[in-house]
Amino acid sequence: MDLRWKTASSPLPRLAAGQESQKCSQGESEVGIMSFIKAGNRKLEISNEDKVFYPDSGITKGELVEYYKRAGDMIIPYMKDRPLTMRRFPDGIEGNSFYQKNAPKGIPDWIKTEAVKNREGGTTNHIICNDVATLIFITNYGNITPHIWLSKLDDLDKPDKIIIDLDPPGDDFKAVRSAVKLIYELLTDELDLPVFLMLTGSKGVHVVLPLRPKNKFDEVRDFASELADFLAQNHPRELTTEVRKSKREGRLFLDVARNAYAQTGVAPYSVRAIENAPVAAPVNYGELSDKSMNAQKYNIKNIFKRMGQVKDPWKEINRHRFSLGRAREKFERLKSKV
DNA sequence: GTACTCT
DNA sequence: AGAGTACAACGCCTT
DNA sequence: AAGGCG
Ligand SMILES: [Mn+2]
Ligand SMILES: [Mn+2]
Repeated sequence: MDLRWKTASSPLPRLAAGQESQKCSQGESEVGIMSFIKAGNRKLEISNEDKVFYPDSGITKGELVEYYKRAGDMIIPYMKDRPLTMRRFPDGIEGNSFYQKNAPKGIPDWIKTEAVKNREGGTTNHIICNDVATLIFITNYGNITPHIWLSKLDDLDKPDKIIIDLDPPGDDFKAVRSAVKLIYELLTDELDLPVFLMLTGSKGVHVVLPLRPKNKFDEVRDFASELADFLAQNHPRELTTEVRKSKREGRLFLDVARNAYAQTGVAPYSVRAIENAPVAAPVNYGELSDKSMNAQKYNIKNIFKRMGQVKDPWKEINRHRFSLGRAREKFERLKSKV
């Protein structure tokens, strides 16, 4: 065996069954082993579809492409008009990886991009992933996990959601389950706010509050910080807002730092670079008490069965957007009650 | 993973 | 044609 | 200005 990388050992269905991989040429220059896949009205070139991206579970780059093709219609609405950051693993999850904000040089002109100001006055030319073809295109570049802004192109300074990121100290989901309960009960029972939950596909959960995009990031983050600090003060044994790892002392970290300009969150239904290819999965609160629940419960193999059984828990998220002002009022009222 | 340069 | 190299994020907080 | 952090 002298191959440059590992390929799937047993025969797997080719992409878009019936379309053979082939050595293809363009004029004089040969461009390697390519296959093709259809997305919308486009025919996309996929290199190395049999390259193994997940060594233990044997999942190939081609299988990621298939996943994003099949899940695309579910994912795209959550990515629409949001600047994209790619997390690329060109040689699979054990190889080098990097975040990439700027669109790569030489991409076709049907890929939507947008020059976006950064905080220091420079600009970043972000891909805007508004269709399945783009999602598959970036997968071919080795993107496993698309990350998206919390704001949209029409008002990049104003987020349309708050993300409270629950980062447990270890792999035990029990800490996450009880933290979600504490937070969920505060936000729903006490503050009467709509709350949406997502298993990250890694270790934790994102608690998401949908916002009308009327306030800038700093104001929104301040409110999120107050919520997190309030919770940590009331449950000092279980929760912390300490950024310093050494000060967390085994407690679950309530991270609100993602609520900032040009910061990102993992897109719903995006794939994680973890064996078995778990996906970020929106869930309903009641599901968290399932015995089998954990942050990696859903993956590229089993998520479609779930989709057939459970309506997308975030389907209505936009209809529930509320104003920061209302939330602040409710929170102040709660704090002033003893 | 791709673009580009050097042999 | 083939080999090798360069390149691919950033905001906020703390010290 | 640099480092930690996600
Ligand atoms: Mn997290
Ligand atoms: Mn490479």
